[in-house]
Amino acid sequence: MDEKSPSERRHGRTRQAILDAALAIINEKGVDGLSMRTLAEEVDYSPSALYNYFDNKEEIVEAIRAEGWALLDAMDQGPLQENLSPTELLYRGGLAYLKFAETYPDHYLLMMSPSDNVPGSLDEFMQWPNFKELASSVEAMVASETLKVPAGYTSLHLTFLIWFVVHGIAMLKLTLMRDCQAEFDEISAQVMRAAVDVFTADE
Amino acid sequence: MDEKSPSERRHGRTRQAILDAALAIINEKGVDGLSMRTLAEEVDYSPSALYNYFDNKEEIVEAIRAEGWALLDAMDQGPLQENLSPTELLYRGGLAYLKFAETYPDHYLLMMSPSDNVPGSLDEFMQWPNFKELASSVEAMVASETLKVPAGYTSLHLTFLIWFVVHGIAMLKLTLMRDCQAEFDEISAQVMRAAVDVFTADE
DNA sequence: TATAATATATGAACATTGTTCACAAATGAG
DNA sequence: CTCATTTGTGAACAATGTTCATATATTATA
Repeated sequence: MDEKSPSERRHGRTRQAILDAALAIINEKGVDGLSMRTLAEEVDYSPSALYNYFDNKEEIVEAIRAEGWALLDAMDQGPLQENLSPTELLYRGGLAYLKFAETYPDHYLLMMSPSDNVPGSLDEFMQWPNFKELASSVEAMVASETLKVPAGYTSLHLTFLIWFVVHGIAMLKLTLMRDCQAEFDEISAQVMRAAVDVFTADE
Repeated sequence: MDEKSPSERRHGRTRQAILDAALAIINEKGVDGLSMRTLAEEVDYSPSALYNYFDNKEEIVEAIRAEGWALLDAMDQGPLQENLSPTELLYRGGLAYLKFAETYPDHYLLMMSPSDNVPGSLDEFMQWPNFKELASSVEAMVASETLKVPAGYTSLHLTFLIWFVVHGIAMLKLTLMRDCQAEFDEISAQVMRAAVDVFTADE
């Protein structure tokens, strides 16, 4: 099926090497600090050689963006303790999401930037693995009545609400609150707890 | 006090003309599409002349960012009908915030981008007029018991929660959901309603 | 193995970028 | 009128993304 010739494997490897170097530069000097010339030097190529692996600079950035979504999809939830209240489970899920944004800030900012690879419809977006996972998780909690959804609304609304809150926190942490992340972590964790409390059925 | 000489007034006017032209370009071609040369041509100056009004390009962008915060501060809430339920009031406040992001998308994205003019501490941020206004508004609602805050938390937590939700929606609308804003507006409005319902005291 | 084809890499070149600087013209004050 | 300051210009510099002719490997074919 997916047999690859040696040359294809080499091609793939240098391609990945270019991406890794690009991410390192972005990580150090921001997306705008990424230059084809310094990137080429980093991977011991001439600038023009890079164009054998990517059509242009934007495609390199786009590849890193895609890498970010893959990383989020493969995110390790850590040791999932069974004996946790649904409240605690939801809370930790949110923290894990925030941890991702903290661990891969450049990836996250790229993922959440205006680009050409954006879903063309809401339905299309709701097919993305990352969202489906969250949605089914919330749905299960609602079905088992560990999570209560306000009358007149669906578990989908709750899914979006959770995402809105956590995404809002993540973005602020990486942008406006960039210079006071520690303080902000504290208050946002408390806010998340409060929100989770309100939407859990046990009281 | 703030008497200005004619030359100072002229200086200020061309400065503003430059900013207006810069915003128009940004509005059309994005922040990265802003070039000192095309900007200069737009305002009928030579590129080097711009440096009599701004130290560099970044300062122009920074000025537009500041303009955005001022615009948000001066945002017209529209005809504030008295005979509205607190639920409805809160909901419409959120809608107004989203409307701002929709009306000034470039301003909003700039305001919420990593920059050097970011608050150095959470306390400093909480002094910003925009936040204080929201905070005192929420506080008043809590005091009059039209808004209920979960046990163990403060009205400050509720303020942040509201902001997180609305900011999360606004950012998604301008980035990931850029190509399906209409659909996204619908679901996010419903989610806002649901959230407001949960936190209002009347049931 | 010899030959043709393709993949890989380079350096020179181009247009465009932000910015600086020497210099000229206009404006303002004494 | 004179001198200093403000305002504006054009040439120049270094750095950017990208292209292209060209050269060298690598691979496939006969």
